[in-house]
Amino acid sequence: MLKADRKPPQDQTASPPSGEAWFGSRLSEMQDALRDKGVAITRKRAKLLEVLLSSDRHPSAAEIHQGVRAFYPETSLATIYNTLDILKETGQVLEIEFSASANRYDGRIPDSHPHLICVKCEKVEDMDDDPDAPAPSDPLDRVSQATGYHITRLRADYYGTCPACLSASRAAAVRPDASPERGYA
Amino acid sequence: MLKADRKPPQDQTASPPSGEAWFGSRLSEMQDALRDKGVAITRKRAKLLEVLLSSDRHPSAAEIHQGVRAFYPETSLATIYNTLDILKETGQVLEIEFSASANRYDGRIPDSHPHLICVKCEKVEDMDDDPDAPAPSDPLDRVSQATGYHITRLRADYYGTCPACLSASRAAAVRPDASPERGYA
DNA sequence: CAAGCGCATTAGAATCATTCTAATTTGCCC
DNA sequence: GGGCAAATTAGAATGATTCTAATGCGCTTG
Repeated sequence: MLKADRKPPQDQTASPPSGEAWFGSRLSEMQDALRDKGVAITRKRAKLLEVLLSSDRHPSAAEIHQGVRAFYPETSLATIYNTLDILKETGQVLEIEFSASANRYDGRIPDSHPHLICVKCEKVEDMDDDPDAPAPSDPLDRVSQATGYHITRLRADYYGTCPACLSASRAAAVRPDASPERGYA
Repeated sequence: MLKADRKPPQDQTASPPSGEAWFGSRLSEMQDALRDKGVAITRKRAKLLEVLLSSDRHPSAAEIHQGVRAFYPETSLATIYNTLDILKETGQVLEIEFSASANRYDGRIPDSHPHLICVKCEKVEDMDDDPDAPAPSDPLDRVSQATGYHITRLRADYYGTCPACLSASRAAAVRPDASPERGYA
């Protein structure tokens, strides 16, 4: 997977870059990942990747859908979700979950990284965490000062497999049958 | 709001404590908050608070519903959501959002704090972040070592109001009419 | 005690993102 | 040019959450 020397798109400019260096390399990475998975890169899927990378909005599935439809009006939402699933499986897109509105997707920087989320306009931005800044001890204050946001909440949750489920699945590997697993993956 | 000297319930023991010191004080805090809001503390609501605090599972609305129903079988889910909303508004409960399954609620420690989330069994635990541990530089590794989880993802997102919305609402305060706000709050 | 008021509660309908299903299309290999 | 598998589709299904309209309940006031 080779994280390479990614230079994130931390520009505040409007949108469609398409020409920048990172764009092309990120695009190939995603395409390679799809190929490695053995799935076809159809025109619609290619366009989806393009739309995903062209937006700095962390678009929702519906927004991606619209973007693809501008070129292929016959495209169904199911195709969008379907392709996003594959990208998730291959670690090529980061899904930012919300329960009260649509999930958002980050294809530019697919690894874990912090975001700034405006609770009013629903903007989602990437955050450069600069740990060497002046730094008031409260992280909410620190980030507020650094960003100009009025930060009221930090969500910092670690996702993984708990010790119990780890041993359960190790056991299941040997004796493949009943196992105490349910969801979330 | 006076965060006081809260001693979080970081015991691994099964569940219903009810007797511990923090339990009573947390309960009063919540009740006071409801009273201050001017809403009645009915028997069902009182039971809801109790159920919420008695569980170290970070229960979902449905789980709380079941717990309350054990005592008041006529209780409707709407009442649970309704009361949780009030608690959210008063900052007395932390809502942990998921899009693929039910939201979970933390009434024991309602301020922002990190969690460990098992993607298999959907367990949600509070995490003591010990920043002085041996500390491999990658936070995923660090937390994996410290907890025994196999951590694959960190979600670290800051919620607040962006500069644009801040000035928009300041303007709206003076001239109360059109304003570019939508959701997420 | 009766009337009236307002919040609390209810059952069920509505919403909305997401997933599923079954049928159809597409592209490719032989 | 037939056949096969994967891709795509429209629409139905799901499931958590929210809304709605009606009813209940507890209180105050006369």
